[in-house]
Amino acid sequence: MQLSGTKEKLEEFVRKCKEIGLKITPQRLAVYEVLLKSTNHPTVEDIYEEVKKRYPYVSLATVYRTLETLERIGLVKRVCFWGNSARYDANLSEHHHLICERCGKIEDVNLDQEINIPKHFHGYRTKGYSVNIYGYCPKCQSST
Amino acid sequence: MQLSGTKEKLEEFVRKCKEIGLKITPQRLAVYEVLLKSTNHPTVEDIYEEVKKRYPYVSLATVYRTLETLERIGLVKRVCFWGNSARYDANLSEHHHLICERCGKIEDVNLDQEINIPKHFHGYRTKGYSVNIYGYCPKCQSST
DNA sequence: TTCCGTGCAAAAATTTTGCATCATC
DNA sequence: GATGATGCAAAATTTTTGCACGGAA
Repeated sequence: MQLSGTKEKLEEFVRKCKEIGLKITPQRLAVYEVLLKSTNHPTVEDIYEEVKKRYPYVSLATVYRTLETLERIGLVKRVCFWGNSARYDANLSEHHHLICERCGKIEDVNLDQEINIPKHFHGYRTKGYSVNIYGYCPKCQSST
Repeated sequence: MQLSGTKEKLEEFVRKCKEIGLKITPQRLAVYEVLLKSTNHPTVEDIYEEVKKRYPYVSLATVYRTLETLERIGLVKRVCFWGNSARYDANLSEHHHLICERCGKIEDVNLDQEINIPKHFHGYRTKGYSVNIYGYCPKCQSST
């Protein structure tokens, strides 16, 4: 259950772009839509391949630039757990990650337990936290 | 306070290498020593520069290969929070990270609170977890 | 002496940038 | 029409690999 669906998120995207003075281009919409639909923290290459299905002439550089823009305006997050390439996530609600140490598969999870982080901690002004749980996914457990 | 000092860690390294049949080379020792001394999760390039001070002819490729080896035998961990390059950590005790979202500074921290993760969770066999706390470091708070 | 590990250089993979053209506003 | 975004290609950065030589066991 989500607080808002894809349609609402896209409307928010359009509103935010207008507010800041960014143009709404098909490529930007496509990149954001791909991220909204995906649940597996895709790499830039993954997103590029997916966007290309609809816009065959899209450039990888545009995908990079668009993701940078989306991150800057706070609609997606860059995450990096495993491997050499950046991954992106449009799920902004506070959530946690279950990571397979063997194959790199990442799943979003919720925890019923919470940690209380002071607003000021070791001199830092804190904004949030996320828990990474490491282990082996079902597939990697069997294929020893 | 650590469970064992640098000397003990190096002895463990030597023991582990002999056990597996890996040769103990000056380069391997140097890379591991650099990581043991550092507290700031250095990049491969950082480690390379540090090792080069003692072994000017060391190759970057060797540093990459050594880090891979050290990770494989479980003496260091590859971490990846920010930016495009991998970082390494020789601190294997369960600990957490305080990350500056602006400059990428990472600090190790301990938390007095704990989270209980079941051994089996969403089909995964879990091995441990780590908490990433995001915010702004002291320096980045002032330089707005 | 036997291999494994290293250095070097080339290749591969990932990300960024410059610039002319195009499309949104 | 103005300006910002895109596509293409080149460059920069990061990581991996092949191969001959040298050094640890």
